[in-house]
Amino acid sequence: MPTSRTYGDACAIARALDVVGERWALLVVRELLLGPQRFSDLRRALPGVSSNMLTDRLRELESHGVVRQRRLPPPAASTVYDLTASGRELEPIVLALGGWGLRVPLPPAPVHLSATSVLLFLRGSRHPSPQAPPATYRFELDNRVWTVRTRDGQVHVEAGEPADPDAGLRTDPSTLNSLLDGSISLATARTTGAVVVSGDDAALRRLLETRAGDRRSGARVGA
Amino acid sequence: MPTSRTYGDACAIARALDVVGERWALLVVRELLLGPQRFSDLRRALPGVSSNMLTDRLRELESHGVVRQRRLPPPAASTVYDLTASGRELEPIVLALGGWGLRVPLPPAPVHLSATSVLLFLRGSRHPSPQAPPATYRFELDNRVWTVRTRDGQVHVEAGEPADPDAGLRTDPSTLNSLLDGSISLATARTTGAVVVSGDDAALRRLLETRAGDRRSGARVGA
DNA sequence: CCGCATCCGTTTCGATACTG
DNA sequence: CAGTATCGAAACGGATGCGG
Repeated sequence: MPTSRTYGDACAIARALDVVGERWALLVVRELLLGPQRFSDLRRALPGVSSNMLTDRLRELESHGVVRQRRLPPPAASTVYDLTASGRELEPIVLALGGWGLRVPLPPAPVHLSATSVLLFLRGSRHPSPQAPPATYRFELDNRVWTVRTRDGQVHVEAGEPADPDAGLRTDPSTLNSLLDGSISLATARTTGAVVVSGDDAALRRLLETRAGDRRSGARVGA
Repeated sequence: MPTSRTYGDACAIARALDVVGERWALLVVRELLLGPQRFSDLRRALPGVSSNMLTDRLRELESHGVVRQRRLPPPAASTVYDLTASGRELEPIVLALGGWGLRVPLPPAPVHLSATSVLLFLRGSRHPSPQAPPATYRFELDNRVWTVRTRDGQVHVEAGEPADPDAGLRTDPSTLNSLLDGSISLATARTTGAVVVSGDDAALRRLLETRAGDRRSGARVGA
């Protein structure tokens, strides 16, 4: 049963927390920032959440207009959750929380890392040269496919199959994070089989190995 | 006993929530945004929190370097809590949450409103003319005193007795909120005794009754 | 009063099992 | 795959007590 306790506080900050302050709520929002996900995708991305809790949170966020459940047309025959316009307006807040959280040490093992987290990190940490030619990448992580586009010095990430990728990469979130923070090289990761690469290798290296304005390598993850 | 559960997620967003995601934590931060408060001040500001919970949260925030306990020198002989530098960096996030929370309807009665909440609203919603002469105000709310200064089109609020106030106002947070959102006039509130005013009345009206462009607000009560 | 600590009933959370 | 059902553990909330 979805919880509905309130702070009983008229302050808008408290009212926001009445909606997104419950456990897991903002992490569900994080997972949906790059596109719709299915129930089971969310479970894989948030292994700590139990199924009934995830159900409760989704219902609660839905009832508050943050998340919306959509049933896809017959060929897919599946239901996905995605953010409403209101939910998308939480994005700067969630990302700012991530910026603040960089200073917080990693929790003790076992530690998980979702594809969305690393891709948000990718999007926020890469600053390709504005003169560089646009490129499109196909990323496969946790059995899901993302489209990554670089253009005008910006990186864009969204869920789904790219139309005409220049290069492709299949790996796990943790390895991708290591590539992004420079603790392993693309070449090394290929030889160990941790990543599988296809297409324009140089373009991939431009995306992954350009750590302009990289402050400190290490545990910088997810924002 | 202070709680210490973690999301077990390497993402910086999750790590931030490991620290400030527990119930009441961000509201404690909100209360400290305008200056140090004592344990009992916090209890008055957050009537829903039980004493042991407040103790736990303060200890937890302290151990994570967000809040610091300070013991005041003998004349005061009291201990106060205030934000560390790290804690103060949560301010834009907390205020942004407030901006988002404006759309969330008020919870069912009984609804409380803290002095800090309204003063954050005051600070965020007033935009005095940059040409207007600087003014200093003494606000007394919930038996605490704040200094409010307007200067160069900005409003500054901090805890404590002002040095040389132009005007003073004593009322309760809820009435001040009504003054700020225009649902009652200063004149009316004076006749009912809901506010007590002293000093330069015109300066007070300039501060309270100038609702030009009151958009960005951290703690606006709304509706 | 202030700053807690302790006790205790209630709610929420988390894990596992199970169903359409 | 997308959830329910159930149950023990933990967190929360209220009341009371206790030393400054």
